[in-house]
Amino acid sequence: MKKIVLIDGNNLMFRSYFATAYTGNVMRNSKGFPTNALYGFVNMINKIITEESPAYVAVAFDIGKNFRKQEYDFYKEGRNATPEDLIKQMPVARELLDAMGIKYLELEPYEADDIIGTLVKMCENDSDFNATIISSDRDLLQLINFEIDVKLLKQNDYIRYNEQTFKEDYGIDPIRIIDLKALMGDASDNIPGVKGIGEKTALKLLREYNTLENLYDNIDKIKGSVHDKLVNDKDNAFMSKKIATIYRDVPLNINLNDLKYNGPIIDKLKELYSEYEFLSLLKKLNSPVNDSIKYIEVNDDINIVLGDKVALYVGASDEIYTKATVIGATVFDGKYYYYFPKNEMHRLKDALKAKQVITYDYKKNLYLDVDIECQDDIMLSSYILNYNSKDDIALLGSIFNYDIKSWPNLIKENNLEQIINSLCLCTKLIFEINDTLLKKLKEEDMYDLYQNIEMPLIKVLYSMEKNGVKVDKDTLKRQDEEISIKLEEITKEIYKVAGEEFNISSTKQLNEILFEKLGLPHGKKNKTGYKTDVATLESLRGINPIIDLILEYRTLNKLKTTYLDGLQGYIKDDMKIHTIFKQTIARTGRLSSIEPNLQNIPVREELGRKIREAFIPENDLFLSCDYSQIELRVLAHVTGCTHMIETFKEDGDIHAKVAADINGVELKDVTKEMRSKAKAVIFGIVYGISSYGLMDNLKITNSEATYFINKYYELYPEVKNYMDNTVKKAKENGYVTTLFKRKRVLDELSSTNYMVRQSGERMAINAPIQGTAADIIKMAMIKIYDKFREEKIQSKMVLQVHDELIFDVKKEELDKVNKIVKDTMEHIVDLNVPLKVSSDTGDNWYTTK
DNA sequence: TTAATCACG
DNA sequence: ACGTACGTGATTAAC
Repeated sequence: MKKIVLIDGNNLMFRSYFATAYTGNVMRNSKGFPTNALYGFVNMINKIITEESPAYVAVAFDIGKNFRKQEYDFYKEGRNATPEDLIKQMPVARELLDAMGIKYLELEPYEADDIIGTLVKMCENDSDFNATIISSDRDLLQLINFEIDVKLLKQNDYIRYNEQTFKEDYGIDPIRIIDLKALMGDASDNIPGVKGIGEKTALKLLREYNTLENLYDNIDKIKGSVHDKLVNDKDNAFMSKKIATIYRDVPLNINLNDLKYNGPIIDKLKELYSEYEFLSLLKKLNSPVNDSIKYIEVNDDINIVLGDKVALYVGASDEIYTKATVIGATVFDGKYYYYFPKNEMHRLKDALKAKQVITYDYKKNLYLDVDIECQDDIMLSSYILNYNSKDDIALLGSIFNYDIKSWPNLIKENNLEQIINSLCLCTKLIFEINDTLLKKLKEEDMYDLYQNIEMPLIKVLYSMEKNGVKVDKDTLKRQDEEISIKLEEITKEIYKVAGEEFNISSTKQLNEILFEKLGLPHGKKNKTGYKTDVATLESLRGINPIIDLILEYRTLNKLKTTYLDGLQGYIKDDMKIHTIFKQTIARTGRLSSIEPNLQNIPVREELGRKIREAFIPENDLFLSCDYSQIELRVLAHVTGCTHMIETFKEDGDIHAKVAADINGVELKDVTKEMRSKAKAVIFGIVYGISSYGLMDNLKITNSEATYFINKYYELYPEVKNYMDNTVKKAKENGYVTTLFKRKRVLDELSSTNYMVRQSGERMAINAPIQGTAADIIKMAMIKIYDKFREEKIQSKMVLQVHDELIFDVKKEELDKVNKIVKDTMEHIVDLNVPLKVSSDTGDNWYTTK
């Protein structure tokens, strides 16, 4: 078999041009000639050659007029003109390809797609060849067959489709892409398709009727608005199909064997790299050292010698480590790289004994049973330092000019050498930037936060994740059955009221039904049409029975898909769910929870709350302890507001107190409505209020909202003062801090965009409050964890939900646990207001209120 | 990929 | 005149 790679040249040039041009600065050589697209293009081609190692390569280009445009003058209409700077670079791409020893093909009036289609046909007729097509254009997927696959480029990533994976994904044959385009159209090429039919509906139809022709032969079997849409746009559909079909008989007059790749013509390539000033490429060309890192693979015969300070990085089979296995690990001491294959991992412990180990995501290592004590973790230090690299080592690497490949890609490629190389590069990064990060932590006065809060928290979170929380699948299934029945009934009713069947989950289709067909009054618009969210629908209640039905559908469907169905997939063999608590995502310092998110299990509505019945203790009962109004207490503390402090000290009702003050009445005369409005005002303060926001939230007039806010400021001048000062200081410094010195950098504050700046100001007000509360509960968690160990308590902390901790408790330990937890939470810090914790127990999460 | 929606604090 | 509460994650549809 001869492997040929077919590259969509125009596509690559456009991609690399726009990848950098959006900033407004196009890279140029010293003569002012634009080079950004070319530089990206060459890098992409080099990458393709390395990754695919093809024996044959061809690059196809568009050139001159194209026959589709001649036939259909609207084709690709409305596209922005190709930028002058990109047009200039196009011929040079051809020169570069010549120098790289790669053939390119172009022929008027055909497009690159048609040339690739023709080459594919030639491969099909010559059993010696198999081909890989490379582009980001999904149109080319129609060319897939048993020996043709497509590497579909994405941002920093790609998907490889072959005949089988395509069918699995789409449920239709690859060639049916043309029927798909016929129905759904293509906005970027201005192909009309059938108006109102999107990918979802189109695929559903094609899975049933296979081709466009057969679909129209059976048009009478299709009901409702879909039928009408199809009938209305029949001509467009067939025309769209014609346009979308790649032409495979371009008179190329070449032989596949002419496309052999023989490597670059070095002198010619050097000349071009010099002219366009691709210095890094030139350097690589001049010193053809293979840039893979030299490492020592550990086995019986290897004597491991390491310095005192060592970086460790563990490779896992999946980014979600709760479903991953270890592939291997590398260590680097500044001098040597050692690679520990999976079956040699047991040697790590000895090798790293008494060493200062530095990691990236220590919690992942622990979860994967790589039980090596660690001194520093650069995922945490870089998070605290506001590098905003989330939990992505490749992203962190890019900030320090390390070209670390995205891990999911490496896993997909399944090339062990490349994987090891990347592991080595990760340890290099870890080793080389750790000291810099530590120095910065000290300079910015955050070393304490790092050393005494975030680092110790790792083991606490690890223990919670590893322990997991028990979930009863049967309870979920039972509830699922009940809700599914209701859902079906409601669906039928909705169809009846609407007079047709449609996809209720599609806001686009819902728009047509509600605001066109039924002519209901519409509210605000969003980018895709009129809004159909709860607030909008609530205001339409009573006008038409469909509104209540849709609201109920939404509620039930959410419960079913996200929770009842969704959660089941996460229950492991031990009958437990093991979420991952992300320590480096939230910009305020909060934790977040993924796969699944256990911090948003329904609680506010009774029906949803029932889902908590499925969460059951492994021991005897759950204990839930939550901070009562911790953010408001923090607000009282940081503002020094005497009224609020006084109320909290007396354990009074803060919302009622504010209501009484605003309305100028006695506490005993505060009505429910007064209290709830006051509560909204207080929350607004924490969020960095605007009168419009409060108006929207409370459904009151703007002047009422303004009145409330002003009244609040008048009564509590310290709060107003704090807010003004915080924003002022934030603008001076570029950041805000929590009580425990956690910084949030806010570039938004210096934005030239008014809206962005305003938003930045709200973040500046909110972050110290939300963040301080997060710091407090983190400290409490660490102390509770330590006390449990000291006192050999077997009950476990299992969940954290921002201001609440949940424990899976042995009944004989309940009193002791309750006391430790409550005491610790309430006294972990000494503010000028007391912290109050309320607790409850139950035999499942639902009964634990 | 992005937008809309909705679940939580 | 603008366009608006803070922080998250999962699912779905359609670009």
